[in-house]
Amino acid sequence: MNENVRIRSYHHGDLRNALRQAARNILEEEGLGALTLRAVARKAGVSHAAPYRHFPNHEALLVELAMEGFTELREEIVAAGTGPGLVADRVSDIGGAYMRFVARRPALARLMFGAQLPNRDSFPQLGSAADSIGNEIGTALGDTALGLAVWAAVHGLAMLVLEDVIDLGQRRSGLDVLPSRAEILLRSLFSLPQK
Amino acid sequence: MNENVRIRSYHHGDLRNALRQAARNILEEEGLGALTLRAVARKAGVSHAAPYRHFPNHEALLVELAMEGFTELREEIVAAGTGPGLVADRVSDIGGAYMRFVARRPALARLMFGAQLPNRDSFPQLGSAADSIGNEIGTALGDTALGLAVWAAVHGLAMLVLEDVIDLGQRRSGLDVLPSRAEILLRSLFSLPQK
DNA sequence: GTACGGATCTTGGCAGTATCTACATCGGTG
DNA sequence: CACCGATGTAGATACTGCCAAGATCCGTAC
Repeated sequence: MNENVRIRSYHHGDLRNALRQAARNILEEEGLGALTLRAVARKAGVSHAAPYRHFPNHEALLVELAMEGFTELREEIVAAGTGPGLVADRVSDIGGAYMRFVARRPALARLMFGAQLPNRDSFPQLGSAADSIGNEIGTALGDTALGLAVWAAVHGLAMLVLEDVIDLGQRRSGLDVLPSRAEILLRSLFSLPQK
Repeated sequence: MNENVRIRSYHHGDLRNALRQAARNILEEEGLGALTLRAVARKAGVSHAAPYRHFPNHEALLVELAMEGFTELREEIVAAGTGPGLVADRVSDIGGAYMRFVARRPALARLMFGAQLPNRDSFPQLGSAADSIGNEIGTALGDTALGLAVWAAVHGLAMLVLEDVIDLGQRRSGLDVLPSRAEILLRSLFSLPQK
């Protein structure tokens, strides 16, 4: 009945959320490769099989985290795309928001856009969450085709830097300069004047 | 002294190449997740530890395959970008070549552009191979900044479809229609008339 | 020709992982 | 207040990457 759930008893009381939080921490601090079910269980202080009472398998936990990521990304795109400016400016605003998300949560972005997740057919909720990203970009720009073009360009630059395929400058990881480079890229692509 | 190496003896004779071929087959037929060292060894008909005589670890085998992929992709980009046409047409030619590569070797593309490979700092050869992709696109188009923009747009569309984030039509996997969609995208992005 | 040394391959083992089954414990309900 | 389903634990299986020790073979020096 109270918010402060007991801990250290046989039954955890709020293990599902504890597991999600532990998983988020591991993902951010140690990366996607360290995100094993057993590591999550250890971090939550439960036995190695306890997570199976709340997630049918490893994949389901990854889906849960990815879904949160898509929700968060969608909100930031909406916030960036509802300004009163010209459509042309929203292109770079949305692109910047996308890049800032990837730069702030690189491991989560890897999970969301990598090959670790199940097929969109076998997990329709994931497909819908991903679709909503495209829809928000399209409606913010008032043009579905333009939205896809912007999404592809922004996503491509983000992935090339995130996966270390290209090296933007000598900064720590290239992620630091990603948002500003994104703006340059988009203004170049869509023939807008550079600021 | 002859090309037909003996097989079925204690020493294989050409195990390194046999392992690479087995790895390529597994990657294409069963996907990146099935590409374990032990599976490669089984397919090559040797014991589970034999691959360690030719590759220091699992990662090194992945790097080898990825390097081949980058070489192949670079060649196709060069071939598509050396035509006598206008620069504007080369944009869609190169984009189409990139998309056809991804559509033809989806699992290899996942490996090349995914998170399974080591850092470009810890494996400089990989970084160089990736750089050469960007360089070829840039020189074919005669403009480094334009090359990066085209690369990002094409790569982004390819990855969104490859990783099942967006769904291009109702075809088998979306990969089928990728090349034609790429052309539409690029002509839209760069304000070229649609064919 | 032959003994040897190094390269190659096998066997066996360790640690870590996902997943399953059987069992222990607890909390809410009849 | 007893019981029953939900939750957590312990243990086992089948994988994986990787390492160590031994077996085999090939080319080379003598």
